[in-house]
Amino acid sequence: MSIADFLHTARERGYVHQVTDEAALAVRREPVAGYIGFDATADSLHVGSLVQIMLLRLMQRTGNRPVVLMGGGTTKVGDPSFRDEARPLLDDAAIEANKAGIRRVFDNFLRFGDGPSDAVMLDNAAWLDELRYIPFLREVGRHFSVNRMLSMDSVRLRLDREQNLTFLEFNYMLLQSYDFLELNRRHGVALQMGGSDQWGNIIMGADLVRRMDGKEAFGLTTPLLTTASGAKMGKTAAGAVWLNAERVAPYDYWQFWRNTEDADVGRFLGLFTELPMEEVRRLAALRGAEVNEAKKVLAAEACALLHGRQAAETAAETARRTFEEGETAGTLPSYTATLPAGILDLLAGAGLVASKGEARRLIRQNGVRLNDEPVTDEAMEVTAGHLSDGAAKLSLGRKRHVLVRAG
RNA sequence: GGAGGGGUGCCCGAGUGGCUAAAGGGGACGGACUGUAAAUCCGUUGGCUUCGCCUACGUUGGUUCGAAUCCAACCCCCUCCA
Repeated sequence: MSIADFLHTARERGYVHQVTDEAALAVRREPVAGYIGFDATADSLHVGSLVQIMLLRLMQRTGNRPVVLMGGGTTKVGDPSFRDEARPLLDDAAIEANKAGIRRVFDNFLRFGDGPSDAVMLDNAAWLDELRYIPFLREVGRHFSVNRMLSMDSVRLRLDREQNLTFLEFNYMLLQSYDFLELNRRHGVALQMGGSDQWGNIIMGADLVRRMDGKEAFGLTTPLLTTASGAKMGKTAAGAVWLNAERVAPYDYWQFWRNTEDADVGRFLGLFTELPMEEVRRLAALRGAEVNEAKKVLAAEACALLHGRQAAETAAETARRTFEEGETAGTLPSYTATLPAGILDLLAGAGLVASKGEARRLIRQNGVRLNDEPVTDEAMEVTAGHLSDGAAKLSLGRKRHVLVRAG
């Protein structure tokens, strides 16, 4: 097990977009510590970060050391890369709460500890908060060419579109590069990974380590993930697909993967499961309705990684009974309401719609069913008489179901 | 600090006194067709106590029977000048 195994597998499974000097990295015999930075802008991560998370997991599985760098310090600045507007700045308490939530996500994927391939979580606030401006400019700033920074895609895009870029944000590049330097000095981190939009920041960091300390430092980026139809990964009707069960129930997470487009199944199996590649290739070769088998495997494996095998199996069984048997599975997500209640209130309360106006519209469009019977009356009252086995199935569209229970 | 341009719904973007809850596109959602897929077609897309009322075109005031549209002040963005 070595970094060469990591690189080989990462490439084979589709994680690699670009690498710096792969040959020089691959010859290392000892475990390599590699890091990925995550913003602390929310209290959880969503599917958009999953490629990064899986990559760190692969580091660990191949005997290397994954380092999760929380951007506690940089979150106070805001990464402007490929964004139109400055992000809101968060205060320290909010950042701490976010870090704790993100840590819980990582606990599902990585083993943390002190061993050679145990993961560690660090916060760049540890060195950024105490940074002194003049020494920083003299020691670090001199290695950065403004000419070069202005020519980088992330900056040029913003300038070309005539969108304001503050000096605070412009500094993000320097700070991210400096992170790499500090991580290399403090923890021997020799590799930085990230999404392809981070390439510029990553190579600048690797350059900085080389220039200031004469050490080798490497970068690797993952391809930008969009669905085959070009949409951004991880957005659904209900919003972002979060990786904590409170925000997105295991059943809904399973459904998210189950609804993958045909053209994406093979790629996603490589990236989001740990099935042997020969199995991935076999599943990816399925055609027509058989692709659904591959999608179920994808859903099962991806769900099990995050929520555990048991939850994944329950979700699969719930889905099977709901979609294949057409029955009402008691394990569907449920919503407790005081009956009798108006149908509009139930739809809104269960989170199926954002407003009662939307609920009315959907009823007019034949999109709402109660116990599989289309609802045609906006003023309908749902009573205890609608319950069987203590629950009534409220459906929106063909796919979204919630069990309504009296409480 | 000066001159000019601009801030419209989830996003882009039209609109320059009433016909505007605001064209068009994107996205999203519902329906049809399917395989819980894609593509395609049809429909919807501010809120509510929904045949009506309320809130909305950077903010606050004003003109007017009536304003996203006119006026004033302020805030923010862009370009050029200092």
